[in-house]
Amino acid sequence: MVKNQIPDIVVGRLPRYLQELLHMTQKDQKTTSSQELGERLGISSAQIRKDLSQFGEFGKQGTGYSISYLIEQLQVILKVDKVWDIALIGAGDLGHAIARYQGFKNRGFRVAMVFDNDPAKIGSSIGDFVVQDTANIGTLVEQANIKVAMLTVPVSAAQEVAEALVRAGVRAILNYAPTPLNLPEHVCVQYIDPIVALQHMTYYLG
Amino acid sequence: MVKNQIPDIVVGRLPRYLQELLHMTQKDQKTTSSQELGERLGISSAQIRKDLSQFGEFGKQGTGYSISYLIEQLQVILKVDKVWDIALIGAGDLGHAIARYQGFKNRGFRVAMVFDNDPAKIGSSIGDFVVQDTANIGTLVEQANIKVAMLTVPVSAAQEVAEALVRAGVRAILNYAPTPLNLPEHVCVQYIDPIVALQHMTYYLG
DNA sequence: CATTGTGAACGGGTTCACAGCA
DNA sequence: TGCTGTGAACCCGTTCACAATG
Repeated sequence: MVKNQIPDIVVGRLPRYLQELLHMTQKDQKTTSSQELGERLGISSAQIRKDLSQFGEFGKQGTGYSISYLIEQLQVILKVDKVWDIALIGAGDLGHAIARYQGFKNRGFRVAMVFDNDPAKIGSSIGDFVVQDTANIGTLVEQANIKVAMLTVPVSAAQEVAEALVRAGVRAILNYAPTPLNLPEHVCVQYIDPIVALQHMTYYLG
Repeated sequence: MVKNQIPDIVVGRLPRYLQELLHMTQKDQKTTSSQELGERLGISSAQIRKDLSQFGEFGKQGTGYSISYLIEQLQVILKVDKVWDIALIGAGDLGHAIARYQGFKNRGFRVAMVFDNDPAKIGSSIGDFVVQDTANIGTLVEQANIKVAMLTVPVSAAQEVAEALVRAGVRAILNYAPTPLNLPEHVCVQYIDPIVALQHMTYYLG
């Protein structure tokens, strides 16, 4: 996750802007302002204007932003103006849920392959997928030119699987296993751990 | 999510420290240093020392930190030295996966109730739970004195359900629905949206 | 007249560097 | 000697406030 010019924290807010803008179009709204968008997201209008100004001038004084235009621009910036194939590793309960989730496609992603190392699961079907053997990640992921992966394996397998994915050319990993991954600089990693989020909140509870 | 003294961003790191310390005990490690912990988490040692010093003096010069003692202290700080009951709303694929997840208990949480508004699901069993009618959140959550909830409902239902939870006394909500929630100041909200995390990463992909 | 884009001011989180101590 | 705890320095993200403009 190398930073060049733009702060990583700014990049991290763009997907939320994009998401809320999509909600607006679904309600046939055509334009919005930094103030309106900010109120919905709990972010100051100045911050939104500043963030967007890092990438160009997308608004008009007096009238605000064209929602459809801003969506297009954000999709280009975030490189989701195309659909990324995802390799999903781990066909447990969570893997099942993700494999069957219908919300990826119109936001720039598509689960393309599902892997597991359990012989009982390999060859079985999940949604539209046949579960592949984790041992074949190297060849299959590389051949399919997949650059993005999601990890829903046990902690004990996470590091090893992640390394195999990187060797196969994966450059971005979303890790659901509650453990940090040690990977080369050039690989992006994000973590999703509901318990970390819950513990963050319980701190504030009387 | 009101801040008093300690920066929210510091609080957000503590669960990660706790998680990694638990990994260390599982490998029978007894002590660690800010440097070792930092290397594992990709955080500077100075930051870890500074963060911990906000809450007290837990280490010893020359030897570092007693892992078991630091775990105890962090559990108290984060209020996970007890087990919180959680209400889970939404018995879809993701709700199923969460209801059956075995990783909550030894980190301070326990799913206690599962709700859905689909008549076909109400009364059915998920793991050890009988799915309750969302309409009864008010009474059941209040009676059980539940303060923490997880939302795995469609976007269209999220705001309404969240408000019902707050009326029933819930003070912390982990929202998996890809939409922001508008709730009173005193309620903590955290969001988990894999697509936001994925789009954050694709920005950096060539 | 409403709203953007932005330089400047501000604030606060991170890093530094070292005294202090086991 | 090794490592913590911490004031001070630094850095960087946020907010402010206003000129510019459709």
